[in-house]
Amino acid sequence: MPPADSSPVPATELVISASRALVAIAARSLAQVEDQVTLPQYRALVVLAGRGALRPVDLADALDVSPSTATRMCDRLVRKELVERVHSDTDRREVELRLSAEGRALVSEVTNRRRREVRRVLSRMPAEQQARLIEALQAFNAAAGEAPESALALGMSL
Amino acid sequence: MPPADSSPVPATELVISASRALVAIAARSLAQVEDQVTLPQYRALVVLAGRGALRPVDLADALDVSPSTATRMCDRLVRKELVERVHSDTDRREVELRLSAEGRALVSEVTNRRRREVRRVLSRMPAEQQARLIEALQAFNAAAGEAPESALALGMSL
DNA sequence: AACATTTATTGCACTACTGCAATATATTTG
DNA sequence: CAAATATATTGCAGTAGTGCAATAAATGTT
Repeated sequence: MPPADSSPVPATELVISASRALVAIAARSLAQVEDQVTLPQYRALVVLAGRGALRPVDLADALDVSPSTATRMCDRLVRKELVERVHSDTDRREVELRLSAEGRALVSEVTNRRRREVRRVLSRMPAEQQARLIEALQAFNAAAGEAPESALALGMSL
Repeated sequence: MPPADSSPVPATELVISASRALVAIAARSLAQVEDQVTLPQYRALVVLAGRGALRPVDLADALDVSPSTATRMCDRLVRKELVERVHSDTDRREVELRLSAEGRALVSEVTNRRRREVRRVLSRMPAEQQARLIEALQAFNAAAGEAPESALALGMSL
């Protein structure tokens, strides 16, 4: 059975191929810290880096796990000194989970490496193709951005 | 401190942004089966789909885990009827781990959904930009392809 | 003030992944 | 054939993630 689809197939394959390359870069960037944190733990760090300090219940919500799971994941991150627990003074029930300097550094490390690798690939492209890529990616990102945003699941991690 | 780098920064950011979108698509595609298999299990299925039937020791090698881990992961996959164990007749020590029809279907399901989502994004792009993207991605993939290939770690999964 | 709600945590139970060491079997090598 | 090697598996032990239920404490509501 042929694809039987409207849009040109080769483009899809090219994007899938690029996607593999980009996922590989993300995975490599992540690999450097995988002896320090697990993937779920890294996800938590990314959420805290992106949204700032959160209460356990909100972190749980962001990660789509139960509060008890979030609490215990953070136990481990606190033990590793990547996250700090700060008791709220306005509401003494609440706890603020915030990245420590080390936690922030860990996330930056991964992010920086990812950027570095992307730059490295870009630098191997002819300038003309780079220009084309920039313009095309603007359209691509716009098109992708309109897609349903429920990508939190694993996407946040990478 | 400014980036202080040679290549144009905006391009890097655009690629990172596209990368996030693509990883999100991959994650969403994976999400649909995450109640059937764990991420490590899915990795195993992908390896078997890509390389054909393997012995436990070779699967372990591909996944970078110990043979005992591979054996036991496959115990679970066999229990789920996604993988079959076939005893070799040439060497009675060996076992062939092969995808069952269901296992193959599961991997296809994820792959197809990924393609479908990529097509969907592409279909939202103006034809002109699509053409540009095709050309630019050929160069990008070539540039990325020359990068060091140690991407197996997590990359295989997505 | 009494009751309800929110929040975090802990107890409990379970599954999965992980590797090392031991074991059983089969094949290869000397 | 005997010793070495290869292969798969199982026993054991530990870590992590997971959620439900119970608990404790604080705040909000009536």
